[in-house]
Amino acid sequence: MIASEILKGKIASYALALGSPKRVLKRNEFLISKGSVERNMYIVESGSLRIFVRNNSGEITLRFGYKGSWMTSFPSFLTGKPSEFYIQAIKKSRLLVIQKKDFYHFIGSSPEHSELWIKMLEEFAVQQLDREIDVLTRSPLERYKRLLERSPTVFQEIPNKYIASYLRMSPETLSRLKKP
Amino acid sequence: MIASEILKGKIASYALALGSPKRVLKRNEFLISKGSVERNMYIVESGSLRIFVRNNSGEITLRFGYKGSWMTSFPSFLTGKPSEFYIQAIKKSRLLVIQKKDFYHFIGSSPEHSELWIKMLEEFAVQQLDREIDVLTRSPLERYKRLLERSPTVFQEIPNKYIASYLRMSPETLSRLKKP
DNA sequence: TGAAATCCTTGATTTTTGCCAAAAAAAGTT
DNA sequence: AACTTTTTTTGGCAAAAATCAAGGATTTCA
Repeated sequence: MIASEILKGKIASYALALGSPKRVLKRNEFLISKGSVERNMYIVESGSLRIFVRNNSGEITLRFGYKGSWMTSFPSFLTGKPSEFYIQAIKKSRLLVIQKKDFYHFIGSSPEHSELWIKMLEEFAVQQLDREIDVLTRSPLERYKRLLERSPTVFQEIPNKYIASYLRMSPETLSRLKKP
Repeated sequence: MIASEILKGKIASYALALGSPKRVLKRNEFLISKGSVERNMYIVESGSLRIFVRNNSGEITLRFGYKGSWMTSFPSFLTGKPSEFYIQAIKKSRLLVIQKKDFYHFIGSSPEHSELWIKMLEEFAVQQLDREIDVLTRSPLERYKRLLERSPTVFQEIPNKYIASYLRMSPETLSRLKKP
């Protein structure tokens, strides 16, 4: 039903058949840092990670990954330019590595596959617009409730301080919202 | 160079050849409201518009359109579900209408066209991630400066109160930022 | 072009949320 | 399991931005 899930399954099988490598990250280790070019996609087999950027005022959390998630510095992967994003393991994590050339070979290997990629990009666009609304929502309480409704799993997988950053509020504010 | 620009040009020619209709909106008139299904894409020929959603605390501005912009309730167009978005003319506007079936016919009519659509979706994804960072940036001043740098045109085309909403701040705050 | 409506600016006030600090709780490490 | 480190919670305070209100400036439209 969901293109990104179907594509993920197919790509994972394909990568396994090719003997694609795994990557294991220790807690706090970086998968990619600002300035390097992302040449892979990853599928999380275990553990959890976060994507963030640094700016003047600190860190901004953009996305989390845990078992089953796609993971990459998407703009860098797509454009070949250096990444603005950092990806860091929150806990020890194990990832399946899919190299860019393999990825595009797979996508280009049939109209069906390229159609799946289109669908996945369309889904991403829609999700991303939803995320924009989430982030623009005024009240911290509403932002919290939206996330709780949409991805309750996050609260089991990810420490609060990162969720707070993802919800653009301080950890203290999030902590207080969770009480009543 | 930029796929969305190339595709826009090609689609516009195609639509004109088909005799696609135009749509003229008066100031404040709605192109689409929440609940209706978007069956078209539009290219703005003149005027200006905004895309927004309503929530408990008021309106959230997601995007502007002016001469040359693509315009549609993207999630509704893609999924066929009712729109959450409103699109309203800020001033009298004239749009080229591209019907969904024509759009997909065009996209499917050659691998080159479908490749352009892929590129356009990829560009959208990257832009959208940039927009996410813009919105998450802590200080109103920085958000203002980022927009000023990235799309100075907006300030010539769009009333401040809408820009303020787009930058998630009150019109008063934006007004004060513009002084020093 | 002139009246009406809308929008922008400015100052005063209030609310919200961030920041700091310290204690409690949880998780990670050996 | 004990110890260390990290994270969460709680309270008090400060800063930032929203709201309210009113006057001035633009735009719109007949």
